Amino acid sequence: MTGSDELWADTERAIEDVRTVVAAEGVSGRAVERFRAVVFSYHATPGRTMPWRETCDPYEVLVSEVMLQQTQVARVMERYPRFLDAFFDVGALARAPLSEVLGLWRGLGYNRRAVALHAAAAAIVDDHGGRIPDDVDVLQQLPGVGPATAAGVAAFAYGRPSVYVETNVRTVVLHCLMPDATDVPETRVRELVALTLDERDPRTWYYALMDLGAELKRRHPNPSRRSRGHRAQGPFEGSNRQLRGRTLRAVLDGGVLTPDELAGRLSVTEIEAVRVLSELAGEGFIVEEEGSYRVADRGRGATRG
DNA sequence: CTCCCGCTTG
DNA sequence: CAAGCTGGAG
Repeated sequence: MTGSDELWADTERAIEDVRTVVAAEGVSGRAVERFRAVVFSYHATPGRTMPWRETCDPYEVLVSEVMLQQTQVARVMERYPRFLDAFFDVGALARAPLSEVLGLWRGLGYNRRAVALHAAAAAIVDDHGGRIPDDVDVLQQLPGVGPATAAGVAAFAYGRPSVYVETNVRTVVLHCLMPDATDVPETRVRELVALTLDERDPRTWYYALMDLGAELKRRHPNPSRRSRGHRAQGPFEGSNRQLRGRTLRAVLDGGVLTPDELAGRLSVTEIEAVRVLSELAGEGFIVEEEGSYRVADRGRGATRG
């Protein structure tokens, strides 16, 4: 597996130490100090290597952060290099037809992110002179960019001490600093992330935190279930999400598709086919023209104004 | 069944 | 606030 079990045993002991201090005196200065020592010490062990950790280029960081939203590292690893190969900078992405972007996104899931990222690239070119913003509040104005992605770009591309809370970071904080708490509000997690952050090198700090969190989750039940925002998701099989995914693929493969053709290919009623196609059209994936649907690339009467 | 380096909309 | 979004791996 990852690293040796003996080194991990040391880490577990050090974490126990932190929890003991926290139990006695809360998240005190000493608790923070020991917590940081655990994270730094864990980071000294061979960390995970990922292509987006080898670059500080803001565009490349942005792409990685969006791809990594609710999506495993392993799945992103395959598509990230191909995506950057096709769209080497923000201008290239902004200029590219949506069909190409969606094609390279295929299999990543949450296809809305591709539409949003494409729109974000256009906004960066149009409103920010082609430069990815370095301010968290400005970043969050971009489509598909929320608190985590904005903080990630600020920290990983620009070295800003932003408050970056994703699932692995949350895991470490909950596990080490709030061992017995339940129904933890997100504001409290953010407080502790801010309090413990190493402002000298946020990028390295968060990498270490995420690696530790990932390992922690491999060995313990997920502590994120104790946080307030956590919700179990419904089954995927037979869901609307599944139908949307299949529909988009069909349109990408077919070029142009009528509801009737879609109904045949996916074995759904034509009512269902119309419904899902309209839904995707409403979200900017595809456009309707004389009863047929195709990907919302530019030109041919699709876009105006 | 669970989760994944979350965001948007109602 | 809650709900929906993708798809696969464990």
